[in-house]
Amino acid sequence: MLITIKHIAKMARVSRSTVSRVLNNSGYVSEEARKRVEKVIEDTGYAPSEQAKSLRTKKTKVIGVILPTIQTETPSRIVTGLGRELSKHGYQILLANTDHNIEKEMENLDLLKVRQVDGIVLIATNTEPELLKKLEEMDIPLVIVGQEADGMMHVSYDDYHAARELTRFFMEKGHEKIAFIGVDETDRAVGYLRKKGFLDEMREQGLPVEKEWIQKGIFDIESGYEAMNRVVETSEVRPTATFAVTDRLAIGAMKYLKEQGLHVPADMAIAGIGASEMAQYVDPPLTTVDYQNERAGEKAAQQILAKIDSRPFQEKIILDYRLIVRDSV
Amino acid sequence: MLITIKHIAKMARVSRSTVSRVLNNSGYVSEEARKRVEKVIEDTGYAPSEQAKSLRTKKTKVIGVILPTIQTETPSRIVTGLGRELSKHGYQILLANTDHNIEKEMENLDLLKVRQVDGIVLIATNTEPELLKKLEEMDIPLVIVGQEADGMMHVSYDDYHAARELTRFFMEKGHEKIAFIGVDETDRAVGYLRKKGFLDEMREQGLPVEKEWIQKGIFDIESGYEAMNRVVETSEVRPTATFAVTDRLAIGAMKYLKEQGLHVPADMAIAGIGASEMAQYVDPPLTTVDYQNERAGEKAAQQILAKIDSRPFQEKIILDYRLIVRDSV
DNA sequence: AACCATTGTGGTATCGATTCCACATTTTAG
DNA sequence: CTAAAATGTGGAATCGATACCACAATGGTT
Repeated sequence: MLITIKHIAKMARVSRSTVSRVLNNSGYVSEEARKRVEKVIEDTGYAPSEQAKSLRTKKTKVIGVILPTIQTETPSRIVTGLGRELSKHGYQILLANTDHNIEKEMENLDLLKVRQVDGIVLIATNTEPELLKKLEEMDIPLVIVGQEADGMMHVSYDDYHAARELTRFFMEKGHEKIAFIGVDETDRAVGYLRKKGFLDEMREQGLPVEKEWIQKGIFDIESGYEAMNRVVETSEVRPTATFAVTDRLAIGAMKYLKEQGLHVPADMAIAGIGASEMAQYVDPPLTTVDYQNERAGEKAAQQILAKIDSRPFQEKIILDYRLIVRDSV
Repeated sequence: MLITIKHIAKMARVSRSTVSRVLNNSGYVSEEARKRVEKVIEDTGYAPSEQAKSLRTKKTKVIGVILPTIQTETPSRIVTGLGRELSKHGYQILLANTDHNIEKEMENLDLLKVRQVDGIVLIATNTEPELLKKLEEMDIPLVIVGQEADGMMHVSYDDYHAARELTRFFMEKGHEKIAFIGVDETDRAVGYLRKKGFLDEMREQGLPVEKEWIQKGIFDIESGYEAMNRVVETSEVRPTATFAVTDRLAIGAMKYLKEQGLHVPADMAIAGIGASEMAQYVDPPLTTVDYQNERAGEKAAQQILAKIDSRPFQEKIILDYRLIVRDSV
């Protein structure tokens, strides 16, 4: 049987009100009464029910986190950062996995709403109008991580400039024919902005980009393999370098090259984005861009807590990136 | 402003009781009243507060998940499996990250208890008596994943036989001098049982094991590197193969060998356990053992739901493993 | 026609906390 | 010495749902 505030009150020979005051350090309580209550709480190991508390106070101390998958490094790092910061302030995480499925994303929003979470962190892959509309309608503090979204609080990365810098790095290494393996542009950050950064930099430097050099995959290693296959098979002139928008795509591409007896970086230079752990241990080690995902999680937590507590917060945070040069370029 | 059952009742010109009956499909409700209530619910988009509901019913439909980290593949796969199965039944996951810290593990148990989660899944690394004692005292359905634990419901892997089989596989490939990189034996599954499997198999085949061939690391790549360094530096006779208890340790070991100009598998064969994604893409691809972590998560979910609903369940489930042979041995 | 089972509905207590208010007592100020 | 302020405490309402119970209306059976 669960111990409730009622039992504590009876055992300490005070009213529930007094116990509550002790618990919350509010109002007046005599030293004597406080001692007695504290003793009983100590003895019984009583802890007030969060259920009941939040029904009354309208605060659950729970933050809902919606993510596309927990199996890749970016989201799990973000969640680690989030969790660390949130737990410092007594908040817990309610996890909702969408499995890359936009329908589930919407459903999960509703589920979190009926749970009356104090805030929602959306680790986003897409910014479809339908979703944005729904987000705006929710009157729960919300922060988006990984995508920019006008009118909504977000913590994101400087995908555009990171892509430009990486492209420029290829050029500095003497490459002029550069292929690109991207993802669908519905993912604005990864699909659209990284591609735009690449194309803008190429154009600005006056380097042509053949149609066959631009390939698209999804977020897994296999599709990087296939994309590189298409680059090599369909190009009239084979590029000397390939920019992959994620490390996983890059690693898949490398696998294909290795199977074809092509050498990295001699026959084809390669770089990715994400600074995945794996990138250090493939052969050769992969040049990539680090995005400080854990910090993004921490920032997101800080922002949403500020919003919840009506403290000042920044509508928009764009984190810095860092190029990690290894042997693949 | 939140819409409550009271508003629905008023709008449908019935009592809260009747709305509740419609909501839960219980008791008698006239067709007419039901229609009206449903219409109002539809129009308003009302959804009953889980808070209030669970205060009354003592069921939260939330399962707490305690894990050492979310950044390695084993736990994230397990959580994926858990989440998939739980969401099918309307349950959600409250995440508690211990960051490999046993103190936090205990704290988290308390936090979950106060939240009155319906069950707890513990993705375990250790089975310290202090922890076990606490677990037994909790009167919340609980299942442990990844470790065997007498008297407690668990879903685990056949670490002992997996280790024996892997050891035997080295022998079949002609190896007789086999080194071992393990972890601390407080982790019974990974530290103790895998080591015991290795040693038993070696002994049974009459193969000697030098003291220097047995090294210990922690759960990261770096420590695999260092352990292999010690194997190579301190052994009088260098072994021809190394059994690492995790893929990450194996990958670290391979990195060291590569730096030393030693060839895998010619100079040193290597295998790990875990079937991490990375294992496929290192050079050479790593021989490993697959443990079906997602299935473990699903099983754990099924078991705990059975226990919550007082349906029959298995106290103990030991999942099968599968050797994945690649080029590193 | 009287009786009982079935159907339908609303009132009220309850879950476990917080919070407001009334009231009593003590302390301080003028 | 009295009025006002500060201190201390318990009672009762409330949060948003569920669930039990009483009661009314209907219908079917002797």
